[in-house]
Amino acid sequence: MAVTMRDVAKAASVSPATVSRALSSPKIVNPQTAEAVRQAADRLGYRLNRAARGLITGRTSIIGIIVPDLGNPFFASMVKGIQSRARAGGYSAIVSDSDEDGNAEAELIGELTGQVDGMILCSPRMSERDLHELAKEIPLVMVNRAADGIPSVVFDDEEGARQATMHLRSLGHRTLAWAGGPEASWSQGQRLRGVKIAVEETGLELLEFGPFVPRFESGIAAADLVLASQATAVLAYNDLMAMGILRRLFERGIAVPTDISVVGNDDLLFSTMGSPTLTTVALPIERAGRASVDLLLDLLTQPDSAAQMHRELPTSLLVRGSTGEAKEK
Amino acid sequence: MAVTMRDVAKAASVSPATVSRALSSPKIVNPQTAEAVRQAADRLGYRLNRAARGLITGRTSIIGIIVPDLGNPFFASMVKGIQSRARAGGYSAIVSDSDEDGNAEAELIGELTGQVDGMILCSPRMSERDLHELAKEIPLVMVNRAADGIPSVVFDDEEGARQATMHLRSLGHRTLAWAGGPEASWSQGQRLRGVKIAVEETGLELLEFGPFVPRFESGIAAADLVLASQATAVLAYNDLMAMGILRRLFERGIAVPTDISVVGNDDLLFSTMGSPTLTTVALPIERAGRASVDLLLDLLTQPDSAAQMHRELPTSLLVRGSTGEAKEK
DNA sequence: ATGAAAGCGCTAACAA
DNA sequence: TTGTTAGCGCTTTCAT
Repeated sequence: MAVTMRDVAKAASVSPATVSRALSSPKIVNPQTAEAVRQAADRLGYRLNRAARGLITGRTSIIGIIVPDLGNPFFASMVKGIQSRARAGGYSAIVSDSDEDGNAEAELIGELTGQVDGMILCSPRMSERDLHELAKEIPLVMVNRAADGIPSVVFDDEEGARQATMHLRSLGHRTLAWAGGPEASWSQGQRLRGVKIAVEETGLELLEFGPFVPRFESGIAAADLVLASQATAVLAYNDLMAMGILRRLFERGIAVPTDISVVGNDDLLFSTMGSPTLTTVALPIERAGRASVDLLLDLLTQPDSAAQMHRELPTSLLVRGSTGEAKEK
Repeated sequence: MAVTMRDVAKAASVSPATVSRALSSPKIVNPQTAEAVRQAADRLGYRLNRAARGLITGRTSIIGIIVPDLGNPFFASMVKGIQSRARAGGYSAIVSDSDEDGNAEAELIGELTGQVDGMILCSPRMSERDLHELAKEIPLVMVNRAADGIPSVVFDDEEGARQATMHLRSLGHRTLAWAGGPEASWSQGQRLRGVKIAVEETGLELLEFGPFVPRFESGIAAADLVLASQATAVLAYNDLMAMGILRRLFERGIAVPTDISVVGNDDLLFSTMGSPTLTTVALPIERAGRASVDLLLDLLTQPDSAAQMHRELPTSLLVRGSTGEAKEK
């Protein structure tokens, strides 16, 4: 079997209790004893058994992550951020993929309960009521969704969309199309609101299309709708859709940005890879992941202050090749 | 505190041991007792404490995953596959990102040891010697890398590359360029070998460029080298590089596939999004993830037969817009 | 500052 | 088929 604290204790001629203290709270033991213990542990190749510790402390040092789809680069980046920050804080991260299914989400949360100290829900699809129920059971942080009383990290989607809209206006566009994402998406609401604010402020005309499943294929469909309209520019809910729009425009022989301008959202890796490159609203995705861990760890130490725990991260417009001056129409 | 087996036992008027049996091996208890126990557990909202079970069984029901970079869609898909299969098998998955650093890999493995029943190493960067050492300590399965005596799941990279090469030949190409990935990459060796086999078989000429860090930016550099050569087609180590090549060719006004043909590898999501779409070798990435879990679970039950555990998954050429007939040069 | 002892929740012998 | 008992490896009172 593996080396236990008893073994280390014997080797260092101290009691198991002292080993425990020397290893987890070195300050409360004699420095020399601590050093001796540490050396003995090293020499024997001792490894703490977390399960045993967890049994008594009631903590697992594991956090759970639930994402709708790991295959989506947006969530993969988020998990990357979460994982790295969790590790830095002495936690491991268990990741679960709900396959975009709200019911599966609830199930996963159930399975994770008891196995983790807290959970991070990325863009959860479930109802707000269920969310509130769960938040009572187990420490919970959401990313990309806000709800009263549940700690969350969100992006300033509204401002990003507003800036994108102003950008188009400054290029002379007067009629804009919005290719929208799912109605249930919190960020869809925020982004559309940002667009509307700018539109009203400046007297632009806005044409709304959607809701769409936020995929590449939806962009293809959206493009035709936009083309049939008077819009000279289109704002897409996300980069995936924007890429689809770009592709369909290319197929139909429409030049971007000469004939029409396109703006995405998310700044996914490949938005810079196409031709033209995609003007988009960049989100600090990994950072959001890290921030969510910070919130969760705070929550674990002061479970009361959950209600005030909200972080909003800035977004920024990246102007690239897919937007240009408006064409007379 | 949470509901324990004692509570359930009391409620069902049986001993804790019976509760344990009724819940984990219902066959060995009286069906009626089992049912009674199950109901009591349900009623009280009982949840098994895995840490406590693990303490005595020596198993955690958790597997560890180590990937070089979660931000890379290739690995994200793999983790998705691993996670889903693990869950189906009653396991949770802890994921760790090494940030492409071989040393960090070793460290992560150390941290995970004791916390997981076994580990899956995705495209491990560490030396084969270290790998062999580790494989003695803890059940281990590799993906995208092969080594004697360590269970592994790999793709038939050689065949994929061979087919891609034959495809180019059938389009009349006579001089091919290879834009290579990292020397240390196992799959780089396999793919290049596949190309060489086809080249020798058919009397083509092969120009080798590289090694490159397998990124989009490297493709940009590679494109210029290829253009300066006699090659009418280029095979890239992976899709990321192929996309970079495509982009640079576009910038330099070279038409694809009219002037030059490009082939990638991996079939990442966005290889179908550009213009032209990318001809590439598709890999069943998620499936590889699932297969690796199968191997690992087998390994956990029969630790001896590790040496024979190898799976090779088929690759398939997907011809799309970036390859066409050779141009006279 | 350190040791002795108890016990976290569960499972596995062994008895009955 | 079921209960009793012991103990997994660790932390934490309570003494010393």
